[in-house]
Amino acid sequence: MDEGIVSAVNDVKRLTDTAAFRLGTLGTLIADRFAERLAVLELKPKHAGLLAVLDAGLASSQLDVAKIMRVAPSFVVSLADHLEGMGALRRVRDPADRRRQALTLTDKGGKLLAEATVIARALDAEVLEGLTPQEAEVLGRALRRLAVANGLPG
Amino acid sequence: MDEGIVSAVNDVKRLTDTAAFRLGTLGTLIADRFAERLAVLELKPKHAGLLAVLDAGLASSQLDVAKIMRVAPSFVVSLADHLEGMGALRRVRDPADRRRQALTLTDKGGKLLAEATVIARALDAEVLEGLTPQEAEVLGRALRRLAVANGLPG
DNA sequence: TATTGTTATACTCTATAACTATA
DNA sequence: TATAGTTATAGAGTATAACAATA
Repeated sequence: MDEGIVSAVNDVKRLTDTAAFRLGTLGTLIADRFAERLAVLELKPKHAGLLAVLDAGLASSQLDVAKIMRVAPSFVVSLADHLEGMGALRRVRDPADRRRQALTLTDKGGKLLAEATVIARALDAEVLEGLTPQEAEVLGRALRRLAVANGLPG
Repeated sequence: MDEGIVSAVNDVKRLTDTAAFRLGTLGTLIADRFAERLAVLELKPKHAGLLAVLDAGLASSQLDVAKIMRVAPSFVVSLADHLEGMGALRRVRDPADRRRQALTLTDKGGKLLAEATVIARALDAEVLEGLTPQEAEVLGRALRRLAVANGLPG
């Protein structure tokens, strides 16, 4: 009976042991570090995310981008304004429907995305340092599955 | 030579494939969902985090809590104000150093933490649904290691 | 003089609502 | 009238700076 109690207690995850809590705290921590380093490129994480969406060809109209990124359309406007100001993307009116702006990556935008990716990979190396290569791989796969299962771009 | 190129290309993770980017996006997504559900308890995730810190005995003075939670001391004041108002914790002046407030969990605070934990575990079940039990376990271990390695409470 | 907690204030990120141009 | 994008405004979450009490 004591064993039963002990193992029952051990089964019960404390709040801080749940994936929900840990993904939240860890996500914030890593995102903050990523944001700091991205600053040298004059980008915020969401700018980099938008560049990645365009590069992957997942969307071109601002409304589609907003849906994929799960942010408000008005926020896409300010992200695109900033990137357009840097020469990282162009807004091209769709001749067939002149309400639509097609966002297209420029060479500069492609280079910025590549640099942001280098930064993210360097951060990965530091963050994942304590894991074995196998663990890192399983983690990577699990995160991708979670992303897809939860409606984020894979 | 082609093989070399192919494998080199396959080695290169796109931005959205990095752990840094995915932990950030996934963390935000899960944290938002957790926050929504926690609202029935009139708590925000940081309130739950503070309860967990007290429950684990990791800190009692507000300054120590701030350090552990990596938030500004002034923010701990408002978190503690809210929790004290709900009867979830008490502020007790340290007689040995009357500048210090020892934050102590009440029964109500313990119950709230337990309820928050139930919510987090339910969310885990949904979020981890697509993973095999083994993957979920490895993910849990990896996340704990990452948390510890990056200075968060284990 | 240094430290703990508090208050006052301000900043960042992002959403909602109102508006314009086009359909 | 409905939709894509934009502008104006507002709110949540959190930090910084100034301050009070105590050491």
